[in-house]
Amino acid sequence: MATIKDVARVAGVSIATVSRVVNKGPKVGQRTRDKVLSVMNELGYTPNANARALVTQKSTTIGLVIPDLSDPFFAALASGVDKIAKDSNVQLLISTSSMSAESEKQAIDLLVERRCEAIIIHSKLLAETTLIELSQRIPGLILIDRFIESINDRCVWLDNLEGGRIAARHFASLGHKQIACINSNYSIDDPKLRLEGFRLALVEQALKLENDMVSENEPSLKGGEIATQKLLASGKPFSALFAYNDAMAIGAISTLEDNGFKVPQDVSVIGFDDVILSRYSRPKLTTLHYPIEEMAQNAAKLALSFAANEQADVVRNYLPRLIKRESTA
Amino acid sequence: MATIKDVARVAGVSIATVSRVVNKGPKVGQRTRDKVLSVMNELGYTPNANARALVTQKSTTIGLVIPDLSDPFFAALASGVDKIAKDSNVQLLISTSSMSAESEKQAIDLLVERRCEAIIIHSKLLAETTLIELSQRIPGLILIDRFIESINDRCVWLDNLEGGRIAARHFASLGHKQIACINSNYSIDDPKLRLEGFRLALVEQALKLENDMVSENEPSLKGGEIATQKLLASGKPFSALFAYNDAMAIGAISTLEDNGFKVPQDVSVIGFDDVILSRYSRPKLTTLHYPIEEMAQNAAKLALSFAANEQADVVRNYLPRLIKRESTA
DNA sequence: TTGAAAGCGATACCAC
DNA sequence: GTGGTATCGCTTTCAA
Repeated sequence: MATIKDVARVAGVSIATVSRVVNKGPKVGQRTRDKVLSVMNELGYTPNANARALVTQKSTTIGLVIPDLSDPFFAALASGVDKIAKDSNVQLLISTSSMSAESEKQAIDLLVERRCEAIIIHSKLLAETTLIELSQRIPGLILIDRFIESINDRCVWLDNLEGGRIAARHFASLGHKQIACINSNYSIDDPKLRLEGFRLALVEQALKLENDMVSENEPSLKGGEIATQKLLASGKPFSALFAYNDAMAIGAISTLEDNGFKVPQDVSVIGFDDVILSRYSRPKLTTLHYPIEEMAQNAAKLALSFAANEQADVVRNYLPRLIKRESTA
Repeated sequence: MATIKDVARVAGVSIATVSRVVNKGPKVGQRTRDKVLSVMNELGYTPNANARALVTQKSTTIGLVIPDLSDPFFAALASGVDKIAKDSNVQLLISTSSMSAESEKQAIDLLVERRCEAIIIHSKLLAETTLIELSQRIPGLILIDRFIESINDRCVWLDNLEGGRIAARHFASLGHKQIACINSNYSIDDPKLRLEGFRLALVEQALKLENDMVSENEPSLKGGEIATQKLLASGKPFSALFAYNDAMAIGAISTLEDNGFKVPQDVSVIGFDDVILSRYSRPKLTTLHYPIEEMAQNAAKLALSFAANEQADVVRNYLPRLIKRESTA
């Protein structure tokens, strides 16, 4: 692959001059510029970004750590970061981290080795202390979907508790009395918070969620189906079901209808996240909108500006919003 | 950020030695090794991948060009590449390209600048000549979802024509006579090929697709709805509908049911791609499985081995497979 | 307007 | 075992 030296030699100029025309630097004679340009073209010269990164001390890359690219939620997150990356002319580097703390740490390290100036991290498993320490070492580090008080200025997060509350109030306003919930069985904060908010607001409405009306399982379509089957098997009737996420909600609807319950006539179902699936399901899913793409954009903006030692003025904390579609009545 | 020099100075050894311990090189005394390790840790030293890439002439990165990260189909593609990248200890760089030839070219150039040894490209718009030339310059370049005869060894593709055929035969075997199709209106090969295969196999079964029974629109949920409305508005009855992709198929089902047609009792619908959506829809979608994740994995393996000047023995051409679910009868 | 040369942070070859 | 040093491809003063 042709280097700047090759171009310089063939064009009969110094590498400094070639560098100037590559970087559209000023003060290059029209004739020299044309000559260099034509040689560059002839040789198929492409500047080496690694060499450039080394000398300029900036990699013009933004790194992203997420668990899984194929999950629509994370795909939306990545897409948000990508949009800002494009706008800012930086390359997107993705590091996926299977579900473990070490794996998350390793994914981050890879991005640090590349010297990404900005790094967005979706980490549910890394210890707070590790994250705090990391954020001190790396100015452009931003946490998404996680709130750590002492570094809250480096976080972009959603109020999960309030999400649970909104769901509860919606059911209450619809007059439901017999209420159930299918939750994620992962040991992270989100399921706990959503359930807690749900419970809290139910109490305010003089309603309550019986303990055996909560069924936990994997936060997937299948998990939603199984959790719902268990609920049904318990024999206790319910007319309102709050699901941890859209996938579980759609699994629930599937199981409910297979068992002769109509949604929403017999049972109302609320999902969470408002991923693309919720608009493709039938009935279309009532759910809590998680503005992940917008949040990711802001996280990226924030990361980039922190990296540049600037002040970005973006919203960092978000509230989920109820999207009423067809699965509740 | 601490460099190898800092570590060497503090540890009282040469940078060569530090380099040896970083790279687990042989012949380093236990005492020196421990000393260096502890200093590295103390200083929070992380090797600079850019510098390393410069001297070793290998970036240990794999680049991917796709139009859009948020589309489930491309998310699955990216996920496949990511898996191989992880296995091979290379970083994934993603360049998205909005729908234009220049934009695709630009996305590729960015990856070339980074000196990605392997590059997977999903390009529908770049001219064949450009792609051929590019593949000559870059040994690790692989095309996915595109077939170019003269560089077929660098392509991983699906037989779209056969996909159309399979759909037609399925309808024929079910005894359908009145057949319709909603197709993508993008000017790329895929819609043409799928329709052509569909027509061809229909003819073999002594069936035919009337010209006014083909409705084109955007390959999206909305596009599927609109295309189906137009079909319905024409007044001609049909009992079988072949959709360009799953999103259009689900849009079609939605419109059909809103107009009082039951799926599959009144109308059978076949989708294409078998993206995650198809399992979440109700009725679950009968569709043609597009093994994009596996294809992406093979493309990545192929790209990496071409980059290393080796021979990878992987499947490059795929046939779609009919997945019978609930939307056809 | 152009060129010479000093690095950026690492690797790897050659001595000792 | 360990150290010295040329080198990767480029940017950026400093001179001319």
